[in-house]
Amino acid sequence: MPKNNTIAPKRNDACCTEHGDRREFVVGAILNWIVVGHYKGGDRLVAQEIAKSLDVSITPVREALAELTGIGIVDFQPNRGATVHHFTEQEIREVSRVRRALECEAVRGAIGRIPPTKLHRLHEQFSQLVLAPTKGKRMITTARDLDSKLHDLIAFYCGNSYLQKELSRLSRLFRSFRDASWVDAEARDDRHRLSEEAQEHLLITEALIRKDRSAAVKAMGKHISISSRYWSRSHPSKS
Amino acid sequence: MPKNNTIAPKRNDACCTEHGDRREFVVGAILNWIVVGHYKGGDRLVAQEIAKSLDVSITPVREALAELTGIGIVDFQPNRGATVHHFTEQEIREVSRVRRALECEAVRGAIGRIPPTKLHRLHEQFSQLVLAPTKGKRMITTARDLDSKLHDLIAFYCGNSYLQKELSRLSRLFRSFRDASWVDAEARDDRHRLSEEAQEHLLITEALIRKDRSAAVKAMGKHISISSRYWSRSHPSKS
DNA sequence: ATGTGGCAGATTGTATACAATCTATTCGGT
DNA sequence: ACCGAATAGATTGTATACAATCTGCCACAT
Repeated sequence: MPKNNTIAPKRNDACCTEHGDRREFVVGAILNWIVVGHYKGGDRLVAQEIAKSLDVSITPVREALAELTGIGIVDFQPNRGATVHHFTEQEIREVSRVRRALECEAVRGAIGRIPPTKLHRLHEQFSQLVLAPTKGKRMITTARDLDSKLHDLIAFYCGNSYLQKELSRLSRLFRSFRDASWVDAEARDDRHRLSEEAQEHLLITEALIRKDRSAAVKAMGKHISISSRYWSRSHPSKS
Repeated sequence: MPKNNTIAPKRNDACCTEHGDRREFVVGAILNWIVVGHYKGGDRLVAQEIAKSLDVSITPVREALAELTGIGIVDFQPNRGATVHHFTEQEIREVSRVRRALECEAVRGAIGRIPPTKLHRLHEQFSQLVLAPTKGKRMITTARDLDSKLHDLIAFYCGNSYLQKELSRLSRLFRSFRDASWVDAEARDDRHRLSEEAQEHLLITEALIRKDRSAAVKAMGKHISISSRYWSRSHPSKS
């Protein structure tokens, strides 16, 4: 439970929190804290604390917590308040299976819909990543951004806006797993996974370029299964 | 926008709305209204109205609306309040594809996990439904209950509690589509779909009994695709 | 006739006050 | 010393008051 919150985006900072935007603002702030690791699975989300830290009253904070409960990231127990949902290893594997089913469906729909130029640009970037075994910190950032970019691209062009919305909702979870996993990889100075993953992304991109549906779906399925293994491995099994 | 709400479950009725259970209670009530057709896609959800109708203050109502926004059933526009999300025909097809991906994954996991006795009991009931072309009203109710029972059974034994949770969340949507479709079928006195669907359910159940994974997945996929077509057909394209 | 401005009522969004509930610590009895 | 009741402080949940915003309507000028 963090006390002094230096990274807290006080409302006044971004002068854009007008009447009617408070709840959304708080939702974004809390999500950001979770992704950044400021709040971890199982941590209590004390309304008063958050309110003060964001310079908002309790009401919009409670509404934000309710919305996050609907999304599934926060657990709300009557009279006990809200906690960040704590994902067990088992649950990460389970979420990953759901994700696999959805991402494969998205790839299936995206074949032939993504502008070739975008695919070629990504292809080049992944190729560079496979070859260049450069320095760590910067590397991981670009790898993470490229990962997001590919998956977002597929979701955007999957031809199913509901699926896109679902994936964007779930990606909030995936990405927090992913980022945690990479923090772990960085600590162990493990750059193997980095190029391995770039390779997987390359396979997917190539299949998309060839418009080879079954190959693309297969590559995506494999990519997610492998990621899942890494994620659950580097996840703290106990808060 | 309904005014006099005879089916409204006033808080006092079920004396169980103690301190701390209000929001949940309101969520349930609103969902029920939506499923029953009391509120339809696009309808405004006026907080004051709901509060008075449920004998609760506005605060928990707003929190409930926020939670439903997280689930994706309600749209919340700043300073414009909440509306029931209006699903277009296109969107129903899209949701159905997502559902197909998830239900197939569930069936894949459920093979060999469901107690045979339960499967046999269901099998018998579906068989009866295929044969007996009896009177309408009662018929549709049992058909609907059996449908829910089969899908719930598969979700429960799919071996992935996260997937189960997701399906339960989405089933709130599916079932409102389904019920609307059957109201429509009843109006047109169309009992063809009824036995057709029982037939589809039978195929799934038999594959589950045989533990024939690929057949079960295939049958489930087909069942959902066909349902989707009926649902989107009988959906009012314009509120 | 048409469009513009502004007013009134309705509705939403936020802050705050207070009641219900939980949690941890103390105190007394054994 | 140990166990359980009592209690104080913290936290949650609900109601309500009020401010910000929206909507529809009417007057008025063009």
